[in-house]
Amino acid sequence: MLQVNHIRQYREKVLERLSAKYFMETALVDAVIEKDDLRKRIQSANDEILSRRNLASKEIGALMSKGLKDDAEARKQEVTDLKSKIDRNEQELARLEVEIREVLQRIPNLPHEQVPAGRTPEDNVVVRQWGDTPVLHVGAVPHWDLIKKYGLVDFETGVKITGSGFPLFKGRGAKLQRALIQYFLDSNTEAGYTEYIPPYMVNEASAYGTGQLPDKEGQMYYMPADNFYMIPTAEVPVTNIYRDEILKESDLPILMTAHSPCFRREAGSFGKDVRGLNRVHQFDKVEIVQLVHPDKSYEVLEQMVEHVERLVQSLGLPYRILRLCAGDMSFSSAMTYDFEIYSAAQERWLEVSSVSNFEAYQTNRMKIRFKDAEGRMRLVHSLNGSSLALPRIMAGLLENFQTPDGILLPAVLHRYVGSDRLV
RNA sequence: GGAGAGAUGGCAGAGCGGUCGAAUGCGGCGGUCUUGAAAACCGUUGAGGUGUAAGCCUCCGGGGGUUCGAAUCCCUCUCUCUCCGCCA
Repeated sequence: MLQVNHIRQYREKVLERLSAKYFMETALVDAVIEKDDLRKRIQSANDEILSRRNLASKEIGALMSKGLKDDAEARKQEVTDLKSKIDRNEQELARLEVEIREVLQRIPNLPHEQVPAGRTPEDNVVVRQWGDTPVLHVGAVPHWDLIKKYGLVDFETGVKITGSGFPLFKGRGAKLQRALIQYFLDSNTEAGYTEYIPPYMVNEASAYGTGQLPDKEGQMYYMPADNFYMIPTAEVPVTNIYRDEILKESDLPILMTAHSPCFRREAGSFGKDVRGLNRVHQFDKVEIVQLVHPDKSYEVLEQMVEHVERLVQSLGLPYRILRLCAGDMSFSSAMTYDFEIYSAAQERWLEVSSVSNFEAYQTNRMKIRFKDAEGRMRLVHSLNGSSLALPRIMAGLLENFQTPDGILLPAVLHRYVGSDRLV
């Protein structure tokens, strides 16, 4: 969430950036400032009373030790009288703090100046495009038909075991998925990211830290018996590694990568979006996360985009990189690039990665800070990106590399699959 | 699942209800010494709120209570550790 002091200091700018995002509840901005002003006033008044109480209590101690019982009793009464005031103030303060936090949580991150204006996906800007659309043989089919033909994924049995959207990978399909995970993790660690295998369920505090709670609660699977959430992405456990930590400036940047299954309820999805591997409830993804010095985060965002770009390129999949417009960005992002590959048989673009700079929006919630050269406490910036989402990469590979008599593989995967063709 | 112990500053670890935001050790930072380093010695070193500042206030796992006053007493929740059981 945004910092109150920042909102107060740059009120006009904040309002302007929020309107760029088509965020309509601008009254919330003034509500935060108003409530915080009130909080300050009550806090100061109460501190003054507390100070008097502390002094009186000390004196009571001194009087008692001198045996001046009557004087002590008089002072005791004085303190007792202060108590009701203190109680009232503290209740008011507690209430205000909750209210301020609730309002802050409803205000999204501010889109960076360089983020294109606009509110729908049509307003996203293609910043780069690479690769030629493959010319498929006559009779080429979408990946869901290839999957069936070669027995790579068994959706029906997944339904039997769990429900729709829980694919059962099998044989060469399972092997390809494992190969891709291995390849992505190897590429990431070579680029300097430290590999993690995180927990796949998180507690409330972690889900809150990265912003899944409270607003995206319905997107996560929840285990009420233990109050845990299934992770919707490895970003959640990995970013939370450093929650409530004060880092040294020399610790930065911190580069982390992790593979994990991702669980998403995807309530309300339907139609061609959900055919085959396009959208499922459980899928695998390799994620990269960085915690960086706030002055460096945009530089790092470009580096992360380039890293993901090399990865997609190495798979020989045609892709384009979009800079999302303000209105299409997620709630907590300040700038986002999406990667879309062209899946030739479906003849459509599929999102395979989203790389974002959250600036201090997440780290303010998680209180991930560092001491700078002047000894000031500052929030680090957090960034993350997919490298990459597995099912859609697989869909693209199957469709684009299909031949009349089998499916070939890009060169980088040969050693991981142990062959130059999948089937 | 059963029994017990515990939760204090970056870490380890003290702390008769008032003089404790907290001993001590380690670590960190600065300095003396040294050609340099180590050692030794000296100093310094938690976070948040408010204020131009001095200062004042809050925080010893979370919440509540007793008291003029709580790290210290009581209740409660959560978590961790040890032992037993079960188990990949």
